[in-house]
Amino acid sequence: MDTSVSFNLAKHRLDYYTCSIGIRLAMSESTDNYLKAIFTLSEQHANHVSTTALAEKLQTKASSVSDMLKKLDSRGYVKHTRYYGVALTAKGKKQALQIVRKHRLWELFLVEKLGFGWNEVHEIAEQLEHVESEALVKKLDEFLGHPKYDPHGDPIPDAAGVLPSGRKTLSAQDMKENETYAIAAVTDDSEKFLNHLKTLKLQLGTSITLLERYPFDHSIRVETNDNVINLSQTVAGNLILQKTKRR
Amino acid sequence: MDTSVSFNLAKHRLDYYTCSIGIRLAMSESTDNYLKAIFTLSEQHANHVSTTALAEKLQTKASSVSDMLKKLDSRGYVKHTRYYGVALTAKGKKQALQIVRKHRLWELFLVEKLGFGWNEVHEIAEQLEHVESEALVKKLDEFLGHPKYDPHGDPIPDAAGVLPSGRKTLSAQDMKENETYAIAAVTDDSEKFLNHLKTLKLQLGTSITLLERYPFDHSIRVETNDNVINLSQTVAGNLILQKTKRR
DNA sequence: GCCAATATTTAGACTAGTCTAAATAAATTT
DNA sequence: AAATTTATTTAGACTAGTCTAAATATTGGC
Repeated sequence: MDTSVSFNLAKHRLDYYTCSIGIRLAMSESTDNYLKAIFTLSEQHANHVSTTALAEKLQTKASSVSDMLKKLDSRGYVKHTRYYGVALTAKGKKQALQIVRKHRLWELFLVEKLGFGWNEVHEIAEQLEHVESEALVKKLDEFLGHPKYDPHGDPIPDAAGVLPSGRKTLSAQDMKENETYAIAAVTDDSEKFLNHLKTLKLQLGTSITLLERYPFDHSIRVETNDNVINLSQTVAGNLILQKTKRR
Repeated sequence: MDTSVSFNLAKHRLDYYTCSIGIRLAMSESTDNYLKAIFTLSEQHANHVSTTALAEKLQTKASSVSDMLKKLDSRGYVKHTRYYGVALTAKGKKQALQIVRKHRLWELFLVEKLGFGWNEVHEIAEQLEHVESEALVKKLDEFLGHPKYDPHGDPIPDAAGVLPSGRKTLSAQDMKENETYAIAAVTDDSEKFLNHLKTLKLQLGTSITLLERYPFDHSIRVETNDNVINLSQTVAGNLILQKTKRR
């Protein structure tokens, strides 16, 4: 599995290797998961991520996270400042983007080729993303036609780790009354949330028009193709929207 | 990954669960690899498999194998007789067949859908086979059209672990002079061997006719579509052939 | 600015899987 | 049949990753 074992004495050379031709040798599934979690949390929130937030995200204990951050720091993937938080280094970010790339490619494969629902694929992709083969990722990407967005509307980094240059998206609190938007992505891709969207008859691409805001609980009232519904702050907050061109 | 951790006190119930609806909870990648190795070795050779043979196959030390066999025995996957050898139980065989099924389905996917050469896919499938999702295997099988043989000609067990009922195949030592056979499968699917076949211009389905046997080194002389070549005992021994219908 | 609550880190223990080296059993030679 | 070689197992140690419990740092209320 992890071929690094027999090369411990030459770790810096391995890392050089990693950087120059992109073969991953010394990373485990666990470290990959940490990097990915740090990446997504620092996208959503502040630049630095707290130990507790990571523990929550990774379903583990803060003490384990603390241990691991020390290790990742010593290997140069993150910068960890004690009692403050953690951020990815350039090297760590590159690695994280590769994992995100694999995850999103697999999700798209599962939905588009194998016929899974967008709410069923997260866990499976979570496993598939750890398969290590540059060639596989390349072929999969080709097979899918070099896609730019996954089934949840999230952008897929290219082989160099570059995200597709922007669709202009906005979050629900930036909607204007009586304007129409398409759901472009979601920020929570848990099965629970996606199932809830399904019961609301909302999916990627669904058009919604803002009718009214309720300051009391920050919920909103919107019109969809079918009907008029209220969205709680939680639901609305997890939607990423795109202004629909008027016609 | 392995959800068994929190249920240690109810292991027998887990096992019951495993048997009744086929969800695998308590197995790791490593134990899976052992079961698969025991399975393939006992197919090829005798019923019981030696510690050293396993160590060789799994690229590990005999002492590690010895430890693991004790564990697998205590969990009911194998019957291990000290200083003698190991054999799969019904439960272990069922499990092994599921892994073989996944391995071969993925290999076929890689060759047929992603365009890999049959000599490139073994290592990648080795990783993909450990992804745990009943649903995934089912969908993949459908996507590939419920195939019966993988790119190396090896039979793919069905969801119940049943191998497709027999093509009549034979090994090279059973060939008759001046009769023609098609290569139906290979017993060694290492990259080295498959590359060698490629240089000999042999692949799955290639027709060969036995011209002569050389008792000295047990090599043989055969005619293919293109030309006449000699095959060493090693090469010939790894071919599985099927009598070609005369026309 | 002190105290309590909360967040984070350390210390020490555990598991799965592996390894080396030593002990023991089986097979083979003589 | 005894001696030697080979195969296998045991004992004890190691690693990665995790955990609990205790120690330490930070933060916010007053």
